[in-house]
Amino acid sequence: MTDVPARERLMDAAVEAFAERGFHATTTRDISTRAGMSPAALYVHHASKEQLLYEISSAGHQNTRNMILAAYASTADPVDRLATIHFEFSKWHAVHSKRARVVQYEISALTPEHRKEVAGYRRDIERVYRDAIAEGVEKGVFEVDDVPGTALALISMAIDLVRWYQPDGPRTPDAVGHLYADLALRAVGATRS
Amino acid sequence: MTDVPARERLMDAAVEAFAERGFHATTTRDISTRAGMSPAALYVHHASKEQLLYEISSAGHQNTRNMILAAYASTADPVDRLATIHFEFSKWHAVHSKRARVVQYEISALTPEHRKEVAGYRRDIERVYRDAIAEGVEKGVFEVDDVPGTALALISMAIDLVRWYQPDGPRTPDAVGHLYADLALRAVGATRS
DNA sequence: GTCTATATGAAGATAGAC
DNA sequence: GTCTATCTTCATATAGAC
Repeated sequence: MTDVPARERLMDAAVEAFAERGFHATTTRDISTRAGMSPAALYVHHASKEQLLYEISSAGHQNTRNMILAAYASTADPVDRLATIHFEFSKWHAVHSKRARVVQYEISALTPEHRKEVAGYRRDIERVYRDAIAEGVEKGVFEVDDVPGTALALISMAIDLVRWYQPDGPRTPDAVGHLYADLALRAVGATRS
Repeated sequence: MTDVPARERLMDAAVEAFAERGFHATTTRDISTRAGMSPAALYVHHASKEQLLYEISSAGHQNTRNMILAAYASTADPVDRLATIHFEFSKWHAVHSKRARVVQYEISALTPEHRKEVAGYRRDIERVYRDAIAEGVEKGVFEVDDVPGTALALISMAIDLVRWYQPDGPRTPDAVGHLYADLALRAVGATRS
């Protein structure tokens, strides 16, 4: 039935545990037990607890960065572009709310080198938002005073989903994505076409 | 010079430490050392590390709840009301970004009883936002499809400030408050008066 | 690659002197 | 109310058998 390799089972177990209790409150015993293994088995597949976090964090950051870069490239219309970016980014945080919680909230537990790497991905994401908004302003379809500040506010809205979104709650990830995309267009004063 | 009681010095030190490293990564030695005391001194003034967190969390939650209840009561105009609520709430998270980080992100480290208490304060805050938006819709000055969802999105925007706001960054707390209040009015489709 | 057993270190909290 | 010293527990990670 379950043919998932031990290495992945451990990563999934770590996501669950880190999301529920946080990195520092999670024990390696908890992770290995959730994966159905002894405490020692973890170290056959992952060098350390931090390494496990890094793998989760790095993959998640690359995922989201690539996703919104693709959203950016998918259209040249500023309204469609911002809506698509924010729809995808918000929806991802709803669909993967547990994983995203680890990705977004456990950065300080990474080693300085690993933290530096993910900081780069985060800068990319912020730049995509800023560019998408700035272009709409330039083309006269958005009206925004503080472009970087508005970009951060939109990113905040999506990221903070991981703090409260419940898969069994009243909103589907799609519904959240559409609501948030609409809020983004309102936030930039988009002229409807 | 410094006439701050030991009890408060420890609370301030705990805020700093919890904000920088998180509750679980913070040691009681770290807290007492920051307050200029021995590890044992902490327990003269606070029953446990969790109790210290609870005192910080409870006070912060009551603070913000009372603040936005006052903002709600300060005017009956829906536009002014939502703008004031969101200005105050956002500004608070910028001014007290360290303390707010502890208040917002360490809830899961509280005991179930303490967590239950602060959950009540949080419900109050969400209700104020929902009511403020719903009234604007009823009076025909706001246009919102999903009132609770929009309320959560605005709260998210403000709370997420604690993840990135830097006191020495380009924006003053007042500037953030004004920007966010403006974004809130746009988000609800407010008709300018 | 999995296990049992354990080395090693550090954390929360307390004892008891001053 | 502060200190030094320490108890006790538990965590990460490793050793070595199978």
